[in-house]
Amino acid sequence: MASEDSVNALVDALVRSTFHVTGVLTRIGAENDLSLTQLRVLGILRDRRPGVTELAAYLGLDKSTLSGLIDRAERRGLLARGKNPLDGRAVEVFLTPAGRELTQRLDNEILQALAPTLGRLPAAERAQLVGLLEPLLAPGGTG
Amino acid sequence: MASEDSVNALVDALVRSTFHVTGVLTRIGAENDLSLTQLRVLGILRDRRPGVTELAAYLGLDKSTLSGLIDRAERRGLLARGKNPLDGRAVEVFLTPAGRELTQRLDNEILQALAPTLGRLPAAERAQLVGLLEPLLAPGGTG
DNA sequence: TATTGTTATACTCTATAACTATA
DNA sequence: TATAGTTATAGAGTATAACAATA
Repeated sequence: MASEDSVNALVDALVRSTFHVTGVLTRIGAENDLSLTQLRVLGILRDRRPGVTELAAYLGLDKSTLSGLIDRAERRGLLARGKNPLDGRAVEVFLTPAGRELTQRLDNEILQALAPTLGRLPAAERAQLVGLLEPLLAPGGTG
Repeated sequence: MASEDSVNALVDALVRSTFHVTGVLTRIGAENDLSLTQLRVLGILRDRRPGVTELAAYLGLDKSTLSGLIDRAERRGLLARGKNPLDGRAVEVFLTPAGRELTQRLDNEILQALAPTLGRLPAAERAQLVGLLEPLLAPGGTG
C-alpha cells in the first residue's frame, strides 16, 4: 500500500544521504590522515573524558579495538590517557590542546563542505528538516 | 546570525543521523558477515554489471582495493567476474543468484530495522522528509 | 602510450582470547 | 569474582607502486 511505499522511499533517501555524508566525512578525514573512526573519536572527546570501555560503547566497537586507536592518536599527540582518581583500573581519555585545535578545524571543514548544499534550502526548510530528523535519533529509535 | 546557526544545527542533525543509519547498516552487515563496503558493493550490483574501475569509482576506493573485495565475495559465491566482450582487458562484475538472494534479504532487513522509527512519522511528513533530502543528493551537491 | 586489472607490500581497523591489575 | 584495560593474533579493508595484458 501507499504507506509502505513512502517508508520505502524514505529508507532509500536516508541510506543514500548516509553514504553521501559518509563520503564527505571520509574525504575530510583522509585529507587529515584520519579514518572515519578516528574522526568520531575526536568528536566524542569534544565534551567528554570517557574511559576506554565507555568510548568503545559509544562507537559500537570492542574495547581492544580502542587500545590501538587510542595508541595511534596518542602517538600523534591528539589525545592522551589520564588516571582516574576514583578507580585504579580505569583510564580517562581526553583531547590534548593540539587535538582540540584539530577537532575544531575539522568541524569547520565539515561545515564548509556541507553548507553550500544545505544553504540552498530556504531557512524554513532547514529548520523543518532538523525537526524531522530529530525524532529518528530519539531513544527507542532504530538501534 | 540565525541563518548560520540553522545550517549548523542541520549539519549536526545530518551527521548524527548518518552515524545512526551507518550503525544499523553495519550491524545488519555484521550479522551476515559482511562489512559496510561489501554491503554497498552488493547494493550497487543490484542493477549494474560494472567494471572494476567503475565500481571503485562508485565507492571512492582504489581499484586495487576492489580486487581483494571482489575476491573475497567471489570466494563466497556472492558475485562473479565475467568477460567483457568489447574489451579484452576489462571485467564485468555481477551478482550470482545466491548474491541476489542475499541482497534482497538484506534490503528487507534494513527496511524492517528502520521502518518502526520511520513509521512513527505521519505519512505526510515522510514524504516531506524525502523531498527535503532529495536536493542534497542532487548533482552539484557536496562531493 | 594509455587503460584495465592484478599483485606485492605495508599499515589501519576490527574481533576473539588470554592476560594483568584493581575492585 | 567481576571489571578496566592491554596484548597477541588473525583477518579484512585500504592505498601506493610495480606489473602484465590489451587498446
